[in-house]
Parts: sequence; C-alpha cells; structure tokens
Amino acid sequence: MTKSPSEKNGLKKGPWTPEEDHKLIDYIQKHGHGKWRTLPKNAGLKRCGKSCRLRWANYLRPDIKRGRFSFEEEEAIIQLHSVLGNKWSTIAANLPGRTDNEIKNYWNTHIKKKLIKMGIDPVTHTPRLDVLQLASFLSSSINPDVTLNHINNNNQLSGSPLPQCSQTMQHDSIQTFQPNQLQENHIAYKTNPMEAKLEHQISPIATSFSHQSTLPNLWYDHIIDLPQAQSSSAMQCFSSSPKLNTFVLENQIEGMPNFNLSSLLSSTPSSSSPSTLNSSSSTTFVNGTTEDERDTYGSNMLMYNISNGLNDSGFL
DNA sequence: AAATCTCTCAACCGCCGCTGT
DNA sequence: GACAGCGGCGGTTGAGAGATT
Repeated sequence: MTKSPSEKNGLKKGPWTPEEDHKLIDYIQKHGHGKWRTLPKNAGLKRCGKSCRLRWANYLRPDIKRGRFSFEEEEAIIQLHSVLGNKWSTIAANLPGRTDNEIKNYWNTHIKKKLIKMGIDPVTHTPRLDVLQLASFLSSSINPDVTLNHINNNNQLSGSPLPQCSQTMQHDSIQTFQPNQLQENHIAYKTNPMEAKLEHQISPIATSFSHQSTLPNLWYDHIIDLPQAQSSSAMQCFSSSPKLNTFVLENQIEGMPNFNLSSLLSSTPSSSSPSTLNSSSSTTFVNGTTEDERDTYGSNMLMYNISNGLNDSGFL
C-alpha cells in the first residue's frame, strides 16, 4: 500500500486539523513543551517534532496576538529591520505576542512592497539605485548639465563628481538632527554631509527627501527647516497603480521646482495601493489620514512629479 | 457564473549552532 | 576533537481565499 505524499514515514504533513491541535494543546498543558522529538509520540500525534514545535510556536501558543499589525508595530519592525536585518526571531522578541514567522510574512507581503514603492531598498533601507538612476535620467533630460551620482550601500555618493550646483544650499541651513528631533516643518534628506551641495533640481529624488519623524528608517542625515508656510503647503503624495506598476511622485512645496513624474518604475505591482494612476490624476494623501493609516508612509515623503512632456511611459 | 489571476500565510525544508557523549 | 541529536532560524512553497476579468 502506498502512502500519500502528505503521510510519508507514517508522519502526516500539511495543515493541522482541529483534532491534532487539541491533542497538542492538551499534551502541552499537562506536560509542558520541550522534548519535541518525543512529544508527538507521547501526545498521540503522527507528526514530526519539528512540525509540533512550529505549530505550537506560531499558532497555538496562548500568548500569541492575532490580527492586523498596528502602525506602531509596523514602525517597530521597520526600525528593527534596519538595524538587525532578517533576524526575525530577534525582531519578534521585541514585539510581544508576534511570532518570527508572522513578522517575516508581514515583511515580505506588506512592508517590503511598501518600501519598494517608496523608492527605498528594503534590504539596505536606503534610496534605491534604480530610482536614483531614473531621477538622473530625468534630471539630465530636463537639464543636460546636471548629472546624478549614485548612492552606494553605505549611503555615500560615489561615481562621477557631484553635480555642479546652480543653487547651492546655504550651509547654515543644514543641521544634523536626531530622528526624534524632527518636527513638522522639517524636511529630512540623506546625502554625504561632507559634500552637501544640494542642487534642488535633482536633490528631491537624488537625496530622497522625507518628511517628519515617522520615517521607516534612519537614512536622513540632515534637516531643512522650512518656513512654516512652506511646510504646511507641502502636500506629500504617493500613489501607485497596480495596473501600470507605477507610482507618482508629487511635490507642491513653494519655491521648489514643480515636476510631474508619471508612470515610472516600480519593481512590484501592488494590490494594496488605494489609487489608480493616470496621466491627469492621482490620489493625494495628506498628513497620513487617507485610507488605511498603515499605507501612508509615502505621505511622509516629499515626492516629485515631473510633468509636461512626459508620456505615460515616463519618457519625453 | 466561470475562469483566471493575485495575495496571504501556515507549514515545510535545509542549514546552523549548541550541547552532551 | 569528532560525532550525533536536537532545537531554532530564515528562506521558500503551495493551498486556499479573495479579487478581477
């Protein structure tokens, strides 16, 4: 008699039944866990010890918190991941009631995509090179004199010399802040502090401006203290289209160049995105109050639209 | 209403490190 | 020191559910 693939070696595989769950819970309540190798036999389960341990640790444990991740939890995951990397068990240890498996799944299915959409590399937590290259392309299309340097994994500008600045930022307006010092009228950006020659025609994308302190990582080094009036008019937008695999970056800060950038790259499509993109409209999120609050990291970023002359493919 | 596509997440697999012999 | 057993971890898979066509 042949055994089904899910029952090789007399051991069952696949989804657990309520009866099996009950047996496992019952046994652990009476005898405690540990000795996972012998537990299934003693508990009358046709499972391997590993499977029992996993079922208990990831699903049956009484202290497991089920349900959606809160905004705070998501922020914590991102912050911890930026420091720890894929150390899911260590991250889980900092989130009571959440399992490493759950966090790992949530990272892979939600957070990772969100960061990518925002132009942030989910591995390094720094601006993605492809976005920067795109910005470079677009910038040089707009102003052939401007070229963009790459930011390597150490967040350092490299490659060709820094662009010649048509308007170098006043140095006394650049300060170093701790993340918790960020205020609402602050714009944070990441660049090499030794070479902080911001040129605003390229810097918004090149240096990945971000806004306020709810950033998912710490890749901002400097803060621009905007006058309140400008800050309040900084409508930060972020929208994407699952159909076009694109996103729109917008910026409406007074005094900043007003680009429209549409139908650009995004490596992953998204179904969670709340809006649909076309060349004439986009959904705007203001102050993180639109839609599901957890989908509003983008609202903390200053995004640029490069309009006029771009077709839906993002090319001139 | 059916077919197809996309997404989620529970579960598995292989590897690694620790411990005991 | 070498080996075996075990638990734990991180990457990956695939079934099922939901969304879309």
